[in-house]
Amino acid sequence: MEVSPISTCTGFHHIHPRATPLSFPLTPRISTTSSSRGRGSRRSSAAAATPTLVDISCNDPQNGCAVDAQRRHSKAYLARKNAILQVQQSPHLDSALQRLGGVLKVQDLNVILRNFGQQRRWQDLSQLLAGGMKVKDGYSKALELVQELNYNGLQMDSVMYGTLLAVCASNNRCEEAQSYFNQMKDEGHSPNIYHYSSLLNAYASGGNYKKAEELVQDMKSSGLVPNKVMLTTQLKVYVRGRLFEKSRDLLVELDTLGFAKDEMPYCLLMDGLAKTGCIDEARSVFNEMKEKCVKPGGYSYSIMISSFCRGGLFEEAKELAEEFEAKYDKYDVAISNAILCAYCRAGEMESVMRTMRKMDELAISPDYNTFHILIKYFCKEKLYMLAYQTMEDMYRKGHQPAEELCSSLLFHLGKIKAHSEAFSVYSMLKYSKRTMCKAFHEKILHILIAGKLLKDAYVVVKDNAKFISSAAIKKFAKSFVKLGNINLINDVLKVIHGSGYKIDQRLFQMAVSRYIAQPEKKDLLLQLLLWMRGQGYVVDSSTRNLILKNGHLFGQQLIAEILSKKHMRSKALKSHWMTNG
DNA sequence: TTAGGGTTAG
Repeated sequence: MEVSPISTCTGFHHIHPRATPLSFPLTPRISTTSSSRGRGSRRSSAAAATPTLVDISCNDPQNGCAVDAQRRHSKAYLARKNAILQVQQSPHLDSALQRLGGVLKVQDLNVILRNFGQQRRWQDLSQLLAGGMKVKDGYSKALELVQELNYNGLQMDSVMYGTLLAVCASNNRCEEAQSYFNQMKDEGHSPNIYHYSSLLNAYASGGNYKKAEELVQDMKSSGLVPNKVMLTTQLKVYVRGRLFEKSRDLLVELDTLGFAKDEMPYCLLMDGLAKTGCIDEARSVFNEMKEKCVKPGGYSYSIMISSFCRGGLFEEAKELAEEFEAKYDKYDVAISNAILCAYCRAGEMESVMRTMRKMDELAISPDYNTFHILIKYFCKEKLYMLAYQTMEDMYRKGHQPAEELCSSLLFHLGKIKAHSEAFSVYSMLKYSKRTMCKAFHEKILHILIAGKLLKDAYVVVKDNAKFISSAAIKKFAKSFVKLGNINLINDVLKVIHGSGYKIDQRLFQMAVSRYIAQPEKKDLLLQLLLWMRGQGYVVDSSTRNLILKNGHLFGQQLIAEILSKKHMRSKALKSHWMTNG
């Protein structure tokens, strides 16, 4: 595998002093064997890459201007601004509203609604609207909303309903949208074209074309004429409902009305067709669009490239990616991902690296998909360390890698003896919010034992003993007692005993041998002997002889007493225990 | 101040 293209990117983000440099693992450390770096050094490089709050605030030349601007506003205005911020940031929205509702005007609530909608804080939004009610129960929630707003002396206005309907639609909350729409009408607001298209958009997610058609009729009879957005949204309804004949007819209608001059309606249809497996039909819509001199852009290419990738047509995907690159110069993260995916699937390493550099130059931040595509690709090319570095970068940027990806990478890292990197992947999954399959713990345990990372192995066993087979526990115990940190041997024995595993005489004898080899740890041996006896373990004769033979190392009297069942509570033993235990 | 489109997935 030729890896030099990656090395040429080394230190790219040091050359470009941008605010958010793309830190792909474009490093010269590429190797298919284990890196010699310890985990500590990786952490410090991560820390160096993350700017601190101090860095940011000290470099903010606009701070002063903001303060001046604030001074020019009235007190009431500032109070409202402040109230908006407080409501947005409050973890208890209903109480914040109760406290601040008197200050807020209708337009302020709109600001808050939009903000939550943009951030997809659906839970917050429904809490804001329903005073903490469950997200379900759309209709009663609408009633709660009225109560909540009335309580705060506020009433929904037409624009607010517009925002709210749009939020419902983009969150697939069809029932809620309908309910708010009705409520709005009940309150005497007549719906305008914005309300109708939002509700129509809400119907699209369920492909509910019957209701959609009724709504369009309803709108027409109220005297409104469907415009480009309305008809395009209706096309979306048909596409989502897989009514492709109706979709085509509507596209013709849009075209006749002069509403199909941009690629959007074509994109809707192509995407729907491709996702239903009709890739040939999608391709012909794409070509038809080009023939009609509709200017294609990132969306249509991204749909087609991704569809080809999904359908296994990697060469065609690659060709389309190249065509896009040759003809267009507008990139964003979605088209970049589609292009990356095409090159990855076609195995075009040079092009993958070129695309990564281009993203870097254009300051396009990689997102979850970018990382996912790249890690999968690097794994496929057996560039496991590069895949690992990419995953680390992904994690640092706040994305949680999927379990299957972690599992596969962890397995390969183990194979190439990158033990600590494998453990790092395990930890990323463990500390993310994702679920972890139970077998994962045992997998990493074997890798850690192979890499003699016994302290980490101990932590894994301690936290997950119930998910680990007794054979693996036994293997761990043997390795640890033989090679692990002597100060932890007793703890390890206690943990594996606690997990239901019986400590056999061989293991016990191994522990005793470790203590004999290091007589300064005699207290640990004494504690072990006491603990074992407390748990009902019997010292067999060979171990007993071994201890007695080396009794001078530990204090003959103590040893004799511990090994003697009759003097369990002797004075000497007690005082020893008090001072050293 | 309110409306429509694209990306992972052996």
